[in-house]
Amino acid sequence: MPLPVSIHPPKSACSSCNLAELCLPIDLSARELRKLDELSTLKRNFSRSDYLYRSGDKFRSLFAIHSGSFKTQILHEDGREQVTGFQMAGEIIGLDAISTDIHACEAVAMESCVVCELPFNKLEALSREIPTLQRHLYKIMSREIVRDQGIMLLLGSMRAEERLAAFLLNLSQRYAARGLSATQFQLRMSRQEIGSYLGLKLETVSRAFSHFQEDGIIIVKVRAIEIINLASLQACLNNSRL
Amino acid sequence: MPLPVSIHPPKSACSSCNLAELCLPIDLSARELRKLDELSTLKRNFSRSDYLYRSGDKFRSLFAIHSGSFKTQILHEDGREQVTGFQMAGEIIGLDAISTDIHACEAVAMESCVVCELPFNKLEALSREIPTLQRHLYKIMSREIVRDQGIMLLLGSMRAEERLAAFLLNLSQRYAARGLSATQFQLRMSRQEIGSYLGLKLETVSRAFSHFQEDGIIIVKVRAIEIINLASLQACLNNSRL
DNA sequence: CGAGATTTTGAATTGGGTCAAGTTATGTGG
DNA sequence: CCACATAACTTGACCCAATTCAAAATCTCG
Repeated sequence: MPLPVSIHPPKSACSSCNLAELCLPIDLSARELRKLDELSTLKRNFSRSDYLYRSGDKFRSLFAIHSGSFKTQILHEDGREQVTGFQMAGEIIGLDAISTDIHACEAVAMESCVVCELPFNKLEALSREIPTLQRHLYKIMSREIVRDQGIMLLLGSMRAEERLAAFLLNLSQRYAARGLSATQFQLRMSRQEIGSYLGLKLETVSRAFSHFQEDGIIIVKVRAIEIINLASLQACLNNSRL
Repeated sequence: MPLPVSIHPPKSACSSCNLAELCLPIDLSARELRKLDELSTLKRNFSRSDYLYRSGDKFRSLFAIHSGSFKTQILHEDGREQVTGFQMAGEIIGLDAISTDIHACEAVAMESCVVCELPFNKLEALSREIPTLQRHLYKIMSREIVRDQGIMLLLGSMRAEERLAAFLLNLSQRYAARGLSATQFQLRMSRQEIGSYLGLKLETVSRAFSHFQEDGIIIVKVRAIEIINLASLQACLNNSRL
């Protein structure tokens, strides 16, 4: 399995707040869980194209996406922009800002979202009390590094259709991990955004979708995707020259 | 300044062990410094093309590069490989493995190297005692995320010569941060390795070098680089279409 | 319903890849 | 230290995947 299709932890209920990625895979006592809950007091709502934060903003908190999804992107001064990721419910966003205390990228809501704010200094303090939480924070950051390196592999050495296959398989797995269908879903992002993420022009993305459809691998109705043949997508990823 | 040219901490002596990136920018008491030193007992030597670790290896330690330089790369099952970074003295390597306790990529020495091994469980424990160390570890990981996202921007939206300009400027800054010349240095990596890192073929890298030389921006004698006009390199990076 | 945004598709163009040949380094053993 | 073998690099010619430009079709939502 190639790296770009990263594995996400299975989702489940987590105390009162949905800190799936943050607190789910770790075992905490009732008391520890309560403390973690107390930490994330603030819940905020966002509408499509609202900013969660912008490049240059002062860093104070990480954010746990409770529902909805975001894109993160970095802006080059000459106007070019690069989408660096699409984040969905249960994922933690804002890790890039720890480095300099200033957000390096911006996060934009792709639909209505609810977000838990996690003040980083409180999270740090708590992670000193709870070793498993500390370890888990390191793991989350490390996973982000692995994920980004997977995208480097994708951008650096895959052809257009392989990139799109990797993208669709990644989405498929992430929906499945959330108890949703692995084969039918609605894209939350435009062709342009997919293209930016995959290092392609929107026309190329559109053509690749059409080509997969002609081959009977998927059915595309604009943003509605149905994957007919997961194995073919996998094969497309693995057989570079074909 | 575009992201791919990341800023590194200035180097300086650090207690007995050269943990520049790890311990330099933070203030520690003598006692704390001693503890940090005790942690990194093991120093190991590597020759060119030795592996520091391989993909799949069990994760136990991070490594602080004391001298020399490494490349990290990930392997795709079909044989393709992607260089994900070039690390030099004072940098910490192995962060990707924290995520799964297994190394996701491999690290290969590009010359003779000396490396300090930092057992991660000890580092974790110590970081609970020393809040500034904990914060610093988070920062190091976050910086890696920012760096990787800068490379995503490079791979996703720059043309060949811009990529090479970004690469040369990044090296230049890093050498300068180590007290070496910002304009004259020896490349430690082959055209093939540069190409893999930049998502280009080695011939394209070679042509881009030649082109910069024809334009009087640099002088290349195989691995020996002299930057004649730093500003032109910067300009090449900033003016996308030119 | 209609205006603007998004998507699809076609045709022409091109930047970088591929293949190939020649050149320059590097390293090894005699 | 030199000669040779091998690896690394450069350059040219041709090719192709993806981009660009353009137009039409479709979707979205006020």
